[in-house]
Amino acid sequence: MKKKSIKDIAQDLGVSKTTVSFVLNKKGDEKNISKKTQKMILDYIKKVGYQPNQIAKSLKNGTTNTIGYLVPDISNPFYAKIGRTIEDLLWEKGYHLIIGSTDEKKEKEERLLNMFLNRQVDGLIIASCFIKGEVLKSLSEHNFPMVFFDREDPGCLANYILVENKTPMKEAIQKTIDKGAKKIGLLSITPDVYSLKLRIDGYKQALLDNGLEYDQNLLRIVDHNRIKESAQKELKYLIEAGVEVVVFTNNQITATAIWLMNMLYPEKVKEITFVSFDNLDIFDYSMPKVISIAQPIDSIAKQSVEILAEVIKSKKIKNTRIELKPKLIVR
Amino acid sequence: MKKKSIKDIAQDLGVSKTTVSFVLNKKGDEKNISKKTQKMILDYIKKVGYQPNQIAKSLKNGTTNTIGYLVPDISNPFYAKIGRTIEDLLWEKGYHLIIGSTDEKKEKEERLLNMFLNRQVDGLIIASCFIKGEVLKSLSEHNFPMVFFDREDPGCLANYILVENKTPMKEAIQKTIDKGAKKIGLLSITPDVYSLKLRIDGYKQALLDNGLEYDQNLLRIVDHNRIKESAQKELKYLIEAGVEVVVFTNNQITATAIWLMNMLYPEKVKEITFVSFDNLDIFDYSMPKVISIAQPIDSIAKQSVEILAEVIKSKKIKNTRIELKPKLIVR
DNA sequence: CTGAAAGCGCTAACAT
DNA sequence: ATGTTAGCGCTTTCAG
Repeated sequence: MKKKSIKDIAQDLGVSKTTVSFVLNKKGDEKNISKKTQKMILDYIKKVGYQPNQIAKSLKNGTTNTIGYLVPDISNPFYAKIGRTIEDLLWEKGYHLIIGSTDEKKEKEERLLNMFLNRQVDGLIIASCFIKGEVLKSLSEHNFPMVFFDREDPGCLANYILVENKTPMKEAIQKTIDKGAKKIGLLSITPDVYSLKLRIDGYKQALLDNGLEYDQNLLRIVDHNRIKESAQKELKYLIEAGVEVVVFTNNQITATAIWLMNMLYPEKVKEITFVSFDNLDIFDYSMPKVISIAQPIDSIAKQSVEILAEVIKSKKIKNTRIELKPKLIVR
Repeated sequence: MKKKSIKDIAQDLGVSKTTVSFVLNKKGDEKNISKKTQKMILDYIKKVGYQPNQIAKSLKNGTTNTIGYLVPDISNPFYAKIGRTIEDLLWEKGYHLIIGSTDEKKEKEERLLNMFLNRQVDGLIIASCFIKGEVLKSLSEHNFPMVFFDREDPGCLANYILVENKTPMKEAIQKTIDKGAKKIGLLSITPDVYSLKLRIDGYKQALLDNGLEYDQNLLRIVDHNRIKESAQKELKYLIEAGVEVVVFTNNQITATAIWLMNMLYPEKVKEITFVSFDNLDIFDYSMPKVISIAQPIDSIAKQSVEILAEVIKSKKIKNTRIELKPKLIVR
């Protein structure tokens, strides 16, 4: 009882492979296959539980109905949620997902990218640090269907699904200044990513707009290879410097800092306010209070899928840049 | 500058496809290809950036180096973390992951399973509700390489990577009883999953061991299709019934309940203790206090990959049942 | 209305 | 030491 192929079916039924293939692909009527033959084939298919070999199909068609999803870390809730939503949306269009986590490492990213390409994925959805890397650049030049989200390189023309960074960050911080904050620190992971730079710009702008001095020492960078230890050190610096507000450039670092505050400075959690780019459910009740900038996860996923599908379908060059508005959540 | 195939390479270089194929597969020496030819081919390969077409390879070899990862929801941190770890471990062995989220829906699960099979995955790593479903059963009978984790059906022989359920749950609850708790409620999602049943058994056992009455009304079931609303209703019931402790059977429901407590009953968060199967970082500082049972994520991932690789390699029937010990975290 | 046959890119047994 | 060729399972043109 090994797996039947089209050939087996045809033989068993005494018809040709062609006929079976046509019926399977619902081209029976179009190709004038008699109702009787069609029914016979369909019944037999069902009976033996025939499943077409997609690999063979792919080889023939040159299309795999597979999309690569390349992100820094699929276990980061932001990427996991978006991945999940994309999975569902793509499923409706007949695609499914291969995933890859890069850990923000250039060589891992290139290796995964090559793996995806060897696997003949039909398209890519990417949140990458290295948009300028060789592989991506060459893909871009060859007009391979891709959409980037979360991060951009303004030097590269491509399809981007982004959210506004600078202004929302500025406005979120403004809320704390309105309440009297004067000493505001910032914690970010290594900002070799343009979006993070913009978020930091928003921070600087907020200070500037309010005539507050920008103190470079209050802008602390956390090593993303050892987040916990590094964040602990940098947070300590800020606390001891007496900041009233700490600003974070993404959810991962905020979550870590909340944990650290509660573990190490429980007596201070009521005095300090956090501002976080990215939102998490726990911010609704965790201490310190968090003013957060919630990215529109569903829209990001939806737009990414939409644009990608469009590009794949049209085979045309397209450089869309969509900038979505995040939502400010004041707590 | 379209993509080169082996054929193109062979033509360009004036050798045969075979020679190129052998060199590519590092069989050059074994097959007595002259060093000179080998070098020539390798140099050319590098120059034109040749990438083998894995689809063609797969069709030929009947193996795709792809593993399907089937879970209820890839955006659940538990499955996301395990997925991430599995991704890394499999990568080392030359495999990569296709993902599918079932939403605990039987038909979605079967559709995804069929998709995986059409795609000729070499194996499956599954956390499923429907181990007894048609497709899985037939796969099992045909000895398809699979390993199940997180959930089991004791009626089905298969490879299982599990954690102890009953005893740890009992012991966790015992801690609260030791501190004087008398009225203990439980909140669970629909427990059509055997592991959840065992966790509930642990709850009952804890009561029994301590001569506490088992009140069926304090065992509340949450509809997993609308967790938030349903949990709110059931939690309210327990609170109003005056429980001192609430037990949860998985992280998702605990996280929701913590959120609800903080939103709706902030004045009560200090009086109540939670017991949670599954751990989350936030439990370290969130209120109510949570005594949690932490599943050994890394071991689960590692064992799953190990067993799967073994089964794929050996082509032998194997029914391993590994039961890992979770870690009790008292807070 | 149905069938034969070519070919997608790759591997490997079998020539030479 | 290297080339010829069949074939993996499928689609699709062209011929009956």
